[in-house]
Amino acid sequence: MKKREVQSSVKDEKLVQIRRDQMIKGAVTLFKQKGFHRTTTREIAKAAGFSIGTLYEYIRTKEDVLYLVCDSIYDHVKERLQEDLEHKQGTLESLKLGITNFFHVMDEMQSEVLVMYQEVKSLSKDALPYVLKKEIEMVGMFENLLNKCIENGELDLTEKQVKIIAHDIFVQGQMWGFRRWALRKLFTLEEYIELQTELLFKGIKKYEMSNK
Amino acid sequence: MKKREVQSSVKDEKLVQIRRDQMIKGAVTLFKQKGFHRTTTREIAKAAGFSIGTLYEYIRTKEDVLYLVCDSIYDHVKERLQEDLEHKQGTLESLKLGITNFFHVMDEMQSEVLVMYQEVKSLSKDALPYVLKKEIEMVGMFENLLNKCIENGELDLTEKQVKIIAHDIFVQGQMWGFRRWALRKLFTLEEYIELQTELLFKGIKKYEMSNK
Amino acid sequence: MKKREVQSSVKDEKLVQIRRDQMIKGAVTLFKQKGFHRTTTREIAKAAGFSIGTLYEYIRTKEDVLYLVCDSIYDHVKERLQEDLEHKQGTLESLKLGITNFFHVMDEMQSEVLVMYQEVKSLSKDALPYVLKKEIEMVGMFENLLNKCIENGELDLTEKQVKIIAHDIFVQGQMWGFRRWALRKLFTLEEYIELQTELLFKGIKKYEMSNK
Amino acid sequence: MKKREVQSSVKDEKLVQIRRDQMIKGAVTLFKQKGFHRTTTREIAKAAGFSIGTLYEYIRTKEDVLYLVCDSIYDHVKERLQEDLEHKQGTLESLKLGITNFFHVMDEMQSEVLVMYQEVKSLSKDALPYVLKKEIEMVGMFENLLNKCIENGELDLTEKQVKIIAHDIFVQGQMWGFRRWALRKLFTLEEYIELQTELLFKGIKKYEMSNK
DNA sequence: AATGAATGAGCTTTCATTCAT
DNA sequence: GATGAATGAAAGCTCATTCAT
Repeated sequence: MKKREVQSSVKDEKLVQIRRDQMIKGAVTLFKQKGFHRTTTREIAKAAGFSIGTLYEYIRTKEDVLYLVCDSIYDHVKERLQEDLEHKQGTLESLKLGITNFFHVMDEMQSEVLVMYQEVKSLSKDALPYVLKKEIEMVGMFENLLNKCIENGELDLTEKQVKIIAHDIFVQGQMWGFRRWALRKLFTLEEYIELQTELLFKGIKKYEMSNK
Repeated sequence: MKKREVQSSVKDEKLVQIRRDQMIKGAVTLFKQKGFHRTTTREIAKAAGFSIGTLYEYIRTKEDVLYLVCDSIYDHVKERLQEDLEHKQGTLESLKLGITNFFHVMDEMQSEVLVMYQEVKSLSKDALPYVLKKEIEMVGMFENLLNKCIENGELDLTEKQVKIIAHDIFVQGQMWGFRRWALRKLFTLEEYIELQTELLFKGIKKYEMSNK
Repeated sequence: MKKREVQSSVKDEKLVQIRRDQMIKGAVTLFKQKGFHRTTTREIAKAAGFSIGTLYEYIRTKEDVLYLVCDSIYDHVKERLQEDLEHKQGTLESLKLGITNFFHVMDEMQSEVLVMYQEVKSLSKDALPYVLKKEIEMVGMFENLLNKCIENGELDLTEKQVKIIAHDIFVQGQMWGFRRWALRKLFTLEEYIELQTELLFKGIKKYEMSNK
Repeated sequence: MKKREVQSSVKDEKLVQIRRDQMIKGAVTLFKQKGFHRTTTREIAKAAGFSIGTLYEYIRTKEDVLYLVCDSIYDHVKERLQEDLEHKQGTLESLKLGITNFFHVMDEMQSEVLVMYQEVKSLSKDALPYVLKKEIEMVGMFENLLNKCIENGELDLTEKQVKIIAHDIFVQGQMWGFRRWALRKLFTLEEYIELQTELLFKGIKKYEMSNK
């Protein structure tokens, strides 16, 4: 999918990248504290370390900042996940590793993800589908892991089962970030991962047996 | 937990209730369409059928409206759930019924729930804990169902397992409302319920067996 | 032609009229001094005697103020003209009276007219035709006076001649307002009127004679 | 009258001339479309074919561009007129030729002239008198033509009559450019010239006769 | 001489809230 | 108790101008 371009009046691509990184970093901090709507463009500029005029040299509307933030978060999450998932695919071990990694990423990027989920709907009709597509891609990564296990004979699941389990994993990961105010009181991250995977694997293996 | 009071300059309690109901009804419709921040108090007043001056006779700040809306949504959801859960508790059937009902409620109240989750963070430090408490109560309802089954000898789960399963059910329900843009393409509500409960029950029963 | 409506959030028509009159009065003064573009909405509000918020209760955009100003100027000019033109039409006297009155009005409303001519093109595609129509109506008033004289046998002009003479009169009137920086040094208003009408009447009568 | 200087930090006079010509050409196009105020300096620079930094090497303020544009338009008009008026002065023919030429120039340069008249007031107190002087010079050209005819015995007019007729001719010329939205529907340029000169000459000759 | 990134004052417009009627 | 006109702080965004390269 082609990157959705955000217009900039500055030509130097390198500089655009630098400034936008500053902008995103500042914006995420602010959005975490007060949300997108309560954050002003002036505050974003200040947090990024430049003037309001300069901010608008690199974006066209405030919403562009939100899009850039969402886009950057997805890219980071995806990158972090792909790092770990390249080796030994097709085993239940690799599946568990994938889940563990994902939950860790969600823990680390908790507030970024929180920001994204609470502000996504403020994106315009233009930017929204692009962001949703990215999410589907991420769910797709878990589908891949599951399908590899099926090909490898380690699991036996219907297509729909694969789909729903991938969604469940994804949502459980987000849940750790989203609902940490409740979950942190009950479990450590390690406990959470252990309990969720145990529950999942028992559910999965049971399928496997019952389909034999 | 004592209801968090929202100040009103009108004394007649009955009238306050009537006006607030009008207000909430109008506000929910608007929040669904454009979110809390993009909805103006004037619009809320108009949708409620009275003037902006009157609106402010029944609340003190715009945020009060949000609180009232969230509160009312929770009450509705809870009420709908309790309707169905009063009978034949302690059986796996009743648990499945509880889940099924919850998922249906989430389907029906999808946009209300969406509104709530995306706007909760706009609540003041004052109102937030009250709303979160309500959510814990709802998760607690699933814990209850599970514990009844354990007392009844139908399940054998640790306390932590109960907690996490209750959360999972709750989040899977929300997920149907939240991520319906993705899920609707893959499953009908009935399929979704069937797949999720099947997966859950296999996971649970396995526990049961392995603990024997 | 139906009045082009300018939206107001205030319902009380009487009040709208009062506030808009204040607004127009203030705006004309400012536009005279600095033109439309260099005048800020805050200045307009202040000159009108109310707050910026109140200003925007009675208009929707800054351009609305310009439209209101133009509209009001035309109405005043037209009203002033019609006052005098009701009696003894069809004589050369009445024509001369009409011209004299028009030139006097242009003298009195000099700066208003100047404002209008320099800012009209800032009107949106929406408002412009409405204003131009008003101008054509005013030229039409001189065509009427001329045609009445023709019907009365006092003049003998072709249709095209009537058109161009009406335009000439109109433009000569404006010219007194427009170019007063140059004309005032050369003539008094009375002299100007005398010279222009003398020149015109000789031109007209000559036609009359040559067509006989 | 000494040219009003516009400061430039570039020393090379030749280059200054080149760059300013590019600038004026671009600016006129833009001013025609959107007026002086709605045109940005960036757009002017771009239309001129160089950067915003370079633009400011050749002017000091945006207003300088307007001045340069007005100045250039006047020069063009004047030049075009003088071309034609050098020969056979002092006859009514030459007067008619002068008028005809002027009206043609006004037709050709219609939008430039329109720009000038609508934006002149945006000139600073400093530049304005200089531009107005130019206009007086142009009116003066018609005074000259008339006076030549008087010297030649072809006309017999008072000084004031000469002045007002020169103004009338000038304004009628502008009117063709200014009010072309109305006039074009009624007359071709040739018709317009014919009607106006016929009317004028009859008025003038009548004077002539009546003064005998 | 040419460039264009940076600046920030200043613009138009919105909207939660108040208060006289 | 109901109304809605008035308020003004504050928002998003623009653009003439500067200056280091």
